[in-house]
Amino acid sequence: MTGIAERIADEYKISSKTDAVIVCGPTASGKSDAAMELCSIIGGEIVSCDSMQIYRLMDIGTAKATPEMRQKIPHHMIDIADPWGNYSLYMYKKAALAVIEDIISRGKVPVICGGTGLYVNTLIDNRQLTDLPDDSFFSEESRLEKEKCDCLLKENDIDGLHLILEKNDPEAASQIHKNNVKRVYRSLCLYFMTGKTMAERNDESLKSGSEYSFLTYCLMPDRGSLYRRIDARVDIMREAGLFNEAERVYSACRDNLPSDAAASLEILKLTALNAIGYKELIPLFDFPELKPLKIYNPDEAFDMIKRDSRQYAKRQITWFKRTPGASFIEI
RNA sequence: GGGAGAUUUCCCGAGUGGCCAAAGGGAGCAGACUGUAAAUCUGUUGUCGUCCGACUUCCGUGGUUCGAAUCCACGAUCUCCCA
Repeated sequence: MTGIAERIADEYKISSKTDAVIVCGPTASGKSDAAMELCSIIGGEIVSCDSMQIYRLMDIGTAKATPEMRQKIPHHMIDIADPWGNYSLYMYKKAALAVIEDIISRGKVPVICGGTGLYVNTLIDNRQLTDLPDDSFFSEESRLEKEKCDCLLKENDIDGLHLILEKNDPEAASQIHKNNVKRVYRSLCLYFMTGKTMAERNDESLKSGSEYSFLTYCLMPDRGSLYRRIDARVDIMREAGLFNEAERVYSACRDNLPSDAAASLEILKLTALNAIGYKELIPLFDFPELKPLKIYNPDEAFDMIKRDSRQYAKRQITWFKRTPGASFIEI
């Protein structure tokens, strides 16, 4: 693993106009270690680009940097939200940009490190997401439009919902498969909230590129060794107490949600509880009706965690192949 | 020792004479992704050829039949029941 940080550091020193370095790659590829090492060489600070490490309490399962590591190298965009709350790409982008600006102003180098491809690309392309009446996707203003969509979601089947999108935004409908309810629904919400089609929104979002220039690297590990590393890491997480951590996270969510939501399957819709390493364990704590998932004991659950992690890594690799301006480091 | 049942493509599992390269699911592989993304979704998955197609498969061997994963015989392995 050593050598990667040095190589990136060398290239960073040569390129005079780099504002920030991006190190991305699939889970368990060793990007965090490489990024930390890079930080200590070039005087950087880590800006996490991970949709799950933002949540507090979820330390082991998201492979967060330990307090000791964070003391050595400052880490940002970690532990900034509660697992029972809402978070969005918009919030991430806004906060991350502020952090990046701050790091640069202090004469340090932001080292953006993470596996959430959507977040990485949003930073690289400087996607503009500000065309909603309010900062937040969860604002009062957009809530009404969202409720409208929720009704549509309830009243229509898959085909019906897609048909509604087709009427309002035919281009979006042609690009989103009707089975992908989540994205059909979201596209519809955004159309109602912004009054703009997906094409219009996308054009606007890419109007101006980022004001920063990035040096971007993707770690691309050999598939076989990646999968072995994932399996080994899940075993380590288990040893470190992931089971108990997941139980703590789950009960914290239950305690902090309105009682009706906490007692129903609604709670399982929380983004944080859909993180790998947690969602597989929840059926062991609650919701016997989830037993058809065939998770009856911890051994089975941890096997699922390994499998889900492998599949996730594969999806990440597919995404990262198209990272704008990236150099690929085969390891 | 006697009796009943099982054996299907990587795994689970449907299939009981032609419409079967064999449903469905899982795993694998490939892909998509522009406001909750560790999510969600798509394609593909015996071999060969570009599709039509050709070829080799359903424990093994032999048989019945125009035709068998499906029927028969023997053998192998496994499960259960009576000794």
